Amino acid sequence: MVRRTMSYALVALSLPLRQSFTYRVPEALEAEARPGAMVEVPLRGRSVRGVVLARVRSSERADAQALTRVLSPPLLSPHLLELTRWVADYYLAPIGEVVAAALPGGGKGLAASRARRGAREDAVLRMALPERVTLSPAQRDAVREVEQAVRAAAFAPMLLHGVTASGKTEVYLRGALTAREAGGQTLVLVPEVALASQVVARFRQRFGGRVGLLHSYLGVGERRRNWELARRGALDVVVGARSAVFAPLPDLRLIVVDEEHEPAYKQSEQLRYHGRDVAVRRAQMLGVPVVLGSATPSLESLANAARGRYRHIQLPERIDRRPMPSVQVVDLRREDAALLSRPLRAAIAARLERGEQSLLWLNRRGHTHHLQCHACGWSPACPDCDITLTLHVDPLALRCHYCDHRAPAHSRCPQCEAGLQLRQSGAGTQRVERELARTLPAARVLRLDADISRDRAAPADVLERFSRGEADVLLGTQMIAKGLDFPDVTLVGVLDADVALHLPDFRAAERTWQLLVQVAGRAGRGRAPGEVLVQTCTPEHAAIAAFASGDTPAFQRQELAERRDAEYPPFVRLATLLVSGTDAALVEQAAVALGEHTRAAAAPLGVRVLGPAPQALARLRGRHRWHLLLKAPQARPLREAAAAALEWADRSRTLGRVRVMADIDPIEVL
DNA sequence: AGCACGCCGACT
DNA sequence: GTCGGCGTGCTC
Repeated sequence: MVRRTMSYALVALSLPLRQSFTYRVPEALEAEARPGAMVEVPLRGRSVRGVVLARVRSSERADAQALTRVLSPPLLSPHLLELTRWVADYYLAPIGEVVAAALPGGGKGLAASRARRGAREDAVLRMALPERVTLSPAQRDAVREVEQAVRAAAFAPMLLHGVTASGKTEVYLRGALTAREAGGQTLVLVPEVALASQVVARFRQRFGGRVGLLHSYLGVGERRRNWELARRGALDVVVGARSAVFAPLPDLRLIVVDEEHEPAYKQSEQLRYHGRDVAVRRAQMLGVPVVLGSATPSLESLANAARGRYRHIQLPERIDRRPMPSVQVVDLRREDAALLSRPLRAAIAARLERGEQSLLWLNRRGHTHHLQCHACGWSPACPDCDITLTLHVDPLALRCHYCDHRAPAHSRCPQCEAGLQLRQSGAGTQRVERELARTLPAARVLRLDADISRDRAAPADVLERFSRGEADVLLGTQMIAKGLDFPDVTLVGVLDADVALHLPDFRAAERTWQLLVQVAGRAGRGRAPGEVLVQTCTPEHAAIAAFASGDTPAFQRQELAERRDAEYPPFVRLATLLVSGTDAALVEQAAVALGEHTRAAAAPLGVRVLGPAPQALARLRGRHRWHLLLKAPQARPLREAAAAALEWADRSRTLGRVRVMADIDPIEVL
């Protein structure tokens, strides 16, 4: 092939392709078309936008066309270009999509971005803020370590392992102040937007206005403005969710990843990158410290700490010597009321008398998880997804929790002769709300779940009313499990600790334990001590027993031993290949073919391939889903095997109308 | 992702 | 006889 010597630009286009495009740079644009600049290029006769990744002197592409215009000066620094390149390579993701994620507005104009639902941030912002600045001894040690690391200006990963209400945020703040003294900035990642505004409020107390928020729920204008301020060095601190890991900061000196164990850091669709892991990589590239904070660190981070790769800093006590809440386990097998057991009702009633508040947590929305006919076993199911429909009231309907398909609610079985009343199993928040009204009519109850959040302003309103003491009980799902700080809450009731326990995922026990510790952490944050009451049918399960006894190290040892035996992280690295399509037979056939080829390619790399098998949710939104699981001791061969599989799938004609995706370091293996 | 090219049903 | 259905293939 002819090798042309001229001036070329490698350009990332917003296409779902894991490759860049080569364009010739006309002489007039030589100076302007620098790496990081946004450019306009011809593609198939039309004109599209892209970002220059690099300039090269020669290209083997004879068909390279000239780029037409330079639309902006460099938006991404060489460092951010290097980071996006790393993310695209490591996660086998389309470079254009990664670049789009690194631009404000998710690269609107470069890539299509979808509108998202509102958050609960406003209420949290208006909540009481602690004004305390005296440090506990453990905090003082932690602060010293972080400050030293910031001054040393070298890569230093640290695991800040502090119980709930131990004052981790104060440690982040001191680190950020040190970074500012040196003229640099701090990036603070939080797992979800709702927590971001709370953290922002804390930082603004100390930093004033030079604190910016970056996340996808902000309006395009505000996000662009904050992004621009950050890039010019006009902000000392940027707080944001996952995609803020790409925030442009000219002299970044400290990265903080709060609640590092949270699965929300791993994007589960489209671009599957892990915000925490990218943050660590960014810190390494820049040569700066990174603090991973959590009350319930992931086993991966604990393993890194044990191996000496991360410095392990502990905050074993709550601030102001406040006691950890006491824990009581209620064995539902011995109770007649499975929803609100007698001890739980008594505990709530006691709070009502004392004018204290209770938080009730149930990881399931709706009224009834599913209906089933006693006679023939029939259950109403979603026509597009392989799951049963959940019964909702107000308005009364059966709904799919994956695709939101709706159907009229049956009361009698339409399938069999008997036409029996359908049996209800698995209570959701709506049913608990009704049950509370019946058994504790004096209690003023507020509910907060995804159904309430459909209205953008509603969550903020609910939280604010609860914080003003307008209700005695806050009943909710995930949304109330973490981060919230209500000093008058002295009781946390976990209505069903078993919901997440039996998922067919190797992290189910770890996840359950983490959720219990986190939700328990909402109790007793004020002057009065807290109590946690856990309802379960399996009090003997390791995750629940460990939570009840508070013996965290024992749980982690046992969990690690099981992971070692079963060959799961942190002892091996994982990747999955996801095969999906609308034609069941075609998907299966493609998965089998992909399995054969992947196995052949993986064997010499020392990578084991399991499957293919249908995913636990074998059909979602009308698409049939299969997967392959790849395991290897090291990340590199694993990625090579996954990359080879994807390339084969790209080339393969037999795959036809089937989509193949890779998930590196998957957070769920269902 | 778009957008064109390409072979099979109901219309002026 | 055409208009158009969306299956499939490619984009520097």
